[in-house]
Amino acid sequence: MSGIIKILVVDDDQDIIEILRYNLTIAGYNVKTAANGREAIKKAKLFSPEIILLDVMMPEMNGIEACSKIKSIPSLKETMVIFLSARNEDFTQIAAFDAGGDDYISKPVKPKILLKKIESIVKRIHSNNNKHLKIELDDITVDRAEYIVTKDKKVITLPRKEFELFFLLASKPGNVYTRDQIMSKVWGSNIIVGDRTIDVHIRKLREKIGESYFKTVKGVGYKFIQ
Amino acid sequence: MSGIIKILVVDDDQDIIEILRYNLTIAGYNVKTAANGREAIKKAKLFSPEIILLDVMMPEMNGIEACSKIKSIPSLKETMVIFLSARNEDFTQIAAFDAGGDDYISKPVKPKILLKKIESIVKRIHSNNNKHLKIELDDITVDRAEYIVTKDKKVITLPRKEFELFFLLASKPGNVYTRDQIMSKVWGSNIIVGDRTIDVHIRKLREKIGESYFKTVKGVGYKFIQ
DNA sequence: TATAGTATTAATAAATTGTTAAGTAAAAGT
DNA sequence: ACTTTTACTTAACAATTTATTAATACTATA
Repeated sequence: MSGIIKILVVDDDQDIIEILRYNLTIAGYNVKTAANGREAIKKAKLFSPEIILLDVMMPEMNGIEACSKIKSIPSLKETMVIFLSARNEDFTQIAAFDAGGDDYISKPVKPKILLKKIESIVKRIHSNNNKHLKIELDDITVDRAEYIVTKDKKVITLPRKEFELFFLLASKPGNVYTRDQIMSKVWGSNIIVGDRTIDVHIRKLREKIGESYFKTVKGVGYKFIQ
Repeated sequence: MSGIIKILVVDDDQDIIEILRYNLTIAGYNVKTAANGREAIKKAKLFSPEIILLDVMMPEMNGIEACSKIKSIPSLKETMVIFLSARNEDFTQIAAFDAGGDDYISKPVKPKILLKKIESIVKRIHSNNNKHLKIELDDITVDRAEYIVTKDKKVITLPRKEFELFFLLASKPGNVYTRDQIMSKVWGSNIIVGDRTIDVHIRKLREKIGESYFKTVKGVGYKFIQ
């Protein structure tokens, strides 16, 4: 992936499309648009955008559904989906993240905020590609390039699943990840494993990293805390 | 929409029908079946299922065509259609999504995967609630992402039901929520629990957050006040 | 004060997670 | 290719936490 970043803007409101198109084009992005979820999927397949801005409320097919479908298409798995939604709409941010959404902007969209978000996502994409994505916390670092975790300067190696799980949790300290989210991000949405698999992996992380870092939120999921 | 989820299974292969019927019935769903697209449309109209499992390859009328027709019937617009097909080729999936399909499972269908998918769709159907992520008041914040309540900068963790109840009340300070509203938003419309359950949860919130924040409106419900 | 609605508590049920050990599957060595 | 090692998953059951009920006491108000 290189060259100009491609962004697909999906909204049923033509005015919003134009505002976004204008701002993004000015900022140097390659912009295409779609008016509903179904069209979005079709165009996404052809256009292979790095980023999709996806309105939640649309006729034909809503954004949550569209996102689920997009994320289930192998060639678009790496595409970053940013949801756009008015605050008091029926669909939830939770649902958005469960569907595989990567970020969320509430309407009205302020160009500055949008561009900043896009920029940070572009950065994320680039660093992902360079395999230099690294999480650095006070005493712990997680280095995806080397598949290595260090704690107090000491190296801890983790097997793949444990690493992915830890990486996910550590990527947003404090944030609760539901079992569903963990399942779909670490194992993938089409793989079915037993109920206790996540627990066992958490257990191993607790063993290797330390009990206190992993908090169970019963009935919800797990979070990493510093 | 409430009560037992209805699923229409459509396949020309009687063996597959029986396997699916068996698994879905065991799992507690209300299952009806049809052997081809035409029959599917007829039965869908009468049965109004929440979910339709639709084989792609069938005599009389194939699944793609049937799906298009089903989605064009107003009363069935919200129905989730999951395609079943032996073919895993891309064009089939494209056609399936173009026809308004909501998901896709390739044959042979593994019961576990099927049930998991159904479950997640049911969850999606049920979760059309309005939940933002964070409520910030003068001295109290409720953060759904972290599943945490803070009061005067001190963290209070609440079990799920208590959290959901508090989140609901705090989302509109001063607003009275009736017991019915609380019941359906926190517990769900098809769950039946005793009369005192809400009281007990309110009690626990009063204990943990403070008596003064929760006002009983006799004969009506409760409200959160700052 | 009668009463309908609400509070409180403790006991019990239900749901969820934790743990261990053992069985598979995958990867690495030889 | 064969063996060894490591990773992953499952199953059984223990432990814990949360949710609900049941019994009883309270309270505002008609």
